[in-house]
Amino acid sequence: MRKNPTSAELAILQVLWTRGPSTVREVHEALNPDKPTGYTTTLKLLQIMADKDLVGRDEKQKAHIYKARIPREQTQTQLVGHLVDKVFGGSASRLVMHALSHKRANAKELAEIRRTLDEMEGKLK
Amino acid sequence: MRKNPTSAELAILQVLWTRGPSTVREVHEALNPDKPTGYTTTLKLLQIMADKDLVGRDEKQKAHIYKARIPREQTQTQLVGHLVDKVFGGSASRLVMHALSHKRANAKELAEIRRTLDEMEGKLK
DNA sequence: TGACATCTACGAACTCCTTCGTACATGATG
DNA sequence: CATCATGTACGAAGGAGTTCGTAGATGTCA
Repeated sequence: MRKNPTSAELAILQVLWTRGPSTVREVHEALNPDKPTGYTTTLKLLQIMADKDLVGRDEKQKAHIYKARIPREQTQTQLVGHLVDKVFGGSASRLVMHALSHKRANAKELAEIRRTLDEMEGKLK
Repeated sequence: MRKNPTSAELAILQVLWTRGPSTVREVHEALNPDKPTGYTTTLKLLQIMADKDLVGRDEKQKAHIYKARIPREQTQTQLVGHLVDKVFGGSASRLVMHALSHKRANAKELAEIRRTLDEMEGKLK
C-alpha cells in the first residue's frame, strides 16, 4: 500500500490535478500566491515525487513536463479513510454527520447529498 | 490559532478521550497493541504534550495522571476543515458525498444521517 | 531496612520533510 | 558566437517529530 503524500506533495498534486500536465515553473507559480518559496524548492519536490512515482515526467522538452500519476479520487479516499480511522473511531457516518452539521450548505448541495443518500439506501436491500 | 496535533499526539488524545484521565502506563498499554514502542516514548510524548498544553496533569500521585485539555469535537472540526481545504477544494459537501459513497453504511446509520440532513434543511429556510 | 519494581526527567540520535544555494547545461537573441 | 535567461541536478542545512537509553527518585514488601 502506498504512503500518503506529504503536505507539500499534496499541494503540488492539487495543482497538477486541476491544471493537468505542467512545467515546474507553472506549478511553482500556481503555488506561490499561497506560500512563497524559491523556485528550486518546487523543482526539488517534483524530483522527489518523481522518484516516488507520485508524478511522471516527460523530458523531451528542455523544461520537463510533470503530470500526476495517482488519481485525485484515490487520494481522497485514502485520506478520508485515514481521518475516519484516526479521529472518528472508524465510523465514516460519524464523519459525515460531523461535516454536515458544521457546514452551512445551501439547498442545492443538500439536495445532492440527499440524492447520494437515496442511492445508498437503494443499494442496501 | 492552535496547531494541529501530530499523528502520535492524536493517538494519545484518542486514548484520553475514550478512557478519561489516565496514567502514562495506562495510555501506553492502550496504545501498544497497535504500535509497539518503549514506555519512555509514551512518557516523553505526554511530557511534550503537557508543555504544549494539549494535556494537563495531576502530579499528586507518584504516577502522574494526564487528561486531555482540548475537546474531541473541536479537534475533529479542525481536522475535517483541514482536509476539506487541502483535498476537496473547500467544499464540505463534496467530502460528505465522497465519504458516503465509499462507506457501506447500514440502515441505522443511514437513517441517522438522514435525520441530520433533515435538520439542516429545516434550518435553511 | 534492603532489594526490587516502577516512576519521572531528559539528553541524544535518527528519520523525514522542506528549503535553499550553487554548479552546470542549454536554448534564444542580438 | 557571446551573452543572458532559464532550465536541471544535487548536496546540505534546519526543523519537527519520534524513539530510546540512562540516571535518579520513590514506593512496596518480605
